[in-house]
Amino acid sequence: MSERRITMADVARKAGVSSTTASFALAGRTDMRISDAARARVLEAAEELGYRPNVTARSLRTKSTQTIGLVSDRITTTPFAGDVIRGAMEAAREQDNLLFITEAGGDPAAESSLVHALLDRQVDALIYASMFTRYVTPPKELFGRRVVLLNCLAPGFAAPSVVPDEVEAGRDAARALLAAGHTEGIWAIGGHQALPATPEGIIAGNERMRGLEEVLREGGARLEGVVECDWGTPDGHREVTALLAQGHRPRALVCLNDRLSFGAYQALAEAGLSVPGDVSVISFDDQDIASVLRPALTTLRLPHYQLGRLAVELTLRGGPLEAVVHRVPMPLQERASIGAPATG
Amino acid sequence: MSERRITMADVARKAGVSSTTASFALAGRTDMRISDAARARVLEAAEELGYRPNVTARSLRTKSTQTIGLVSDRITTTPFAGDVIRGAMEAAREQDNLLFITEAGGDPAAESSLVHALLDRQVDALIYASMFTRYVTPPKELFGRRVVLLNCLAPGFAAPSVVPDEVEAGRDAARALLAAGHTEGIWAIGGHQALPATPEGIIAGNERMRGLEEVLREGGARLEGVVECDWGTPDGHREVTALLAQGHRPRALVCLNDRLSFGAYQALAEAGLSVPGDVSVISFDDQDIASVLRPALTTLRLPHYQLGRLAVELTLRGGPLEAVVHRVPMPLQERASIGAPATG
DNA sequence: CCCACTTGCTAATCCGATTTAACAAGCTGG
DNA sequence: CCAGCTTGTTAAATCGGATTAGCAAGTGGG
Repeated sequence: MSERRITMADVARKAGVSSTTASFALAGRTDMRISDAARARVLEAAEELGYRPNVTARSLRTKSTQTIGLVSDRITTTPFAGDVIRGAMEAAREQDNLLFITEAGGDPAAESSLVHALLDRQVDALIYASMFTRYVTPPKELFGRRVVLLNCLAPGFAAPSVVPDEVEAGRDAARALLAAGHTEGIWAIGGHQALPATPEGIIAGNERMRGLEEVLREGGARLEGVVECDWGTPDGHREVTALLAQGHRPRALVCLNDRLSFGAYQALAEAGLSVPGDVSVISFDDQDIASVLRPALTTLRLPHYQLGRLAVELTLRGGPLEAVVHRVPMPLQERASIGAPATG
Repeated sequence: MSERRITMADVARKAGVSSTTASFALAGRTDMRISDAARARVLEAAEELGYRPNVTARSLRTKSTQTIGLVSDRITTTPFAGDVIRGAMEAAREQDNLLFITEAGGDPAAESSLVHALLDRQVDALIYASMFTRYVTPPKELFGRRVVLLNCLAPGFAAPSVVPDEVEAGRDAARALLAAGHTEGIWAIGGHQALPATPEGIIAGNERMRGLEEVLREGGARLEGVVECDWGTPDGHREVTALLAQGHRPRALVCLNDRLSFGAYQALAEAGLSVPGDVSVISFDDQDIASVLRPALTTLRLPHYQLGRLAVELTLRGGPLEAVVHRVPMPLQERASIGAPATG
């Protein structure tokens, strides 16, 4: 890529020692005796020449490339990606590792091909990531390798998983509602996904609902109804419009994600209802839009950054990887969409 | 990372030839004579053993790692990232390359450190990316290397740049308005950034305005006013609210980005004005929100995917990189926010 | 004075490919 | 019949480090 790099041989020559000595001195190893003088000369020569080790060459011998490969289904189409990658990257960087990012678009052939491309480059570990929480069957090339599953679960595949703690998030949503005094007129929009048209609903939706119902029940409240639907903005708009048209008068809406909430906001505004004066709204995900809606949306945040970070940290911890499911908390972003129940 | 890989020596042994022959046969090279029989035996042995070349070892000799490093200021906080990375990654993949993704967070020290980490891994080329179009001063480590600037400009730094064609987008915005019959009551929200509080405005804002004003003028129309402000949703809301409060009655709003448009939508709705019945809105960027606003927002799309793709393609083209500015078109996403001018 | 130890350092090998140099066997033409 | 050319193949060097094995010089005890 450009002019010749300084090699360790150059450093050794300048310091007047053998490359063995240079290698040990530079590595700071003490299991071979080197005089302080020689060590100092090597370090100084390296400094002066601007020596940088060739990681590629090194890894040929050491079998460690200080490199991690991440394979995901999609890195776009979802706001998930950026933060996951950043978390992963920062964690990697803290231990002098770098990240290969790849995307297979859900195509198994592409997945295999990418895993191969990564293995050909001798990555130290692989992260298999999904952009929404779901069950996956990792490509066979991944078996027996050092793998962490990010935002997905693969029963029978011996690897740790890192996923958001959706059940607890559901509980927290219920707690937030109860704390504001809501016990009646609570509707869940996008809940239960018996026939999941929206794949996100399979795990996230069901677990959120589970936690929600559990704590509402314990708190002496209950859901007045559950609307099953897809998770897009238009779905939220359509379903809430329909709900109101049927004469229902919800006091609180638990929207299973922020896009649904945005649709709900639109429908409520069109019906002349105010948030949170007439209807409180609590949501999940904390996409960008949540903070700029008016009123700003109270929501349980998907811990993207933390997920990416933890996945990398696991691969970087020494020792074998245990097939444990790590659940990362989804913090409550308290904003302005929850109020006391409307009276009357 | 796991059990011993099959090496070329294994293949050669199984095929009963030297590793030299195996190497040439596998590389499909014809500049050394190999009998068809031997060639076939090597290929077959490789196939049977599931041989995969060790790219790390290869690159030690060939000096090419088939790897590209991308250094960006931020990959999060902006919807820009996902598509850029995807475009870059796909282009890389088409030529058997892989991408290192890194983020420096705008910190020069981190930038240098990351560039070093990439160079230590012998990347074939580097992409220096910004998440909004602006002038940059690349770290000195990048001088003399194979570099492409992505979404940024660095006068005096000998490298090609890939940026969106903002001026033409401004022109297209004007054309869209003119085509719908707008010649009066046109306001630009977020235009001109004399003292750019919003760094995005420095290039994108000014160029968009330039193209806009140019074509409006040619079309016999003109801007009734330009509102200077930051580029967030609250800014759009506040400024448009203020505009209306001052008694202005705009027929068309050119919002310099989608967040401003969203804020404008909120303000217009609060004032009881409909889009596009009372006021047409045209915007720039095409973030996710643009398509789910009601009515859906007509906007000029930032060609993130194409930018990423082109940057990688440039690095992968043989020969030296020329310091040319490549301007990628911003396609008009026609949706529902432009209508005929309100009469009266 | 000799042997055993320590100290400090280096020669040689290895990692897994690519590439250069060279060589054996067969064939051809004078 | 031999020099010279093809043809097919391989030994050896190379890339830039890490690692193993070993060696020379100095020290100390008996």
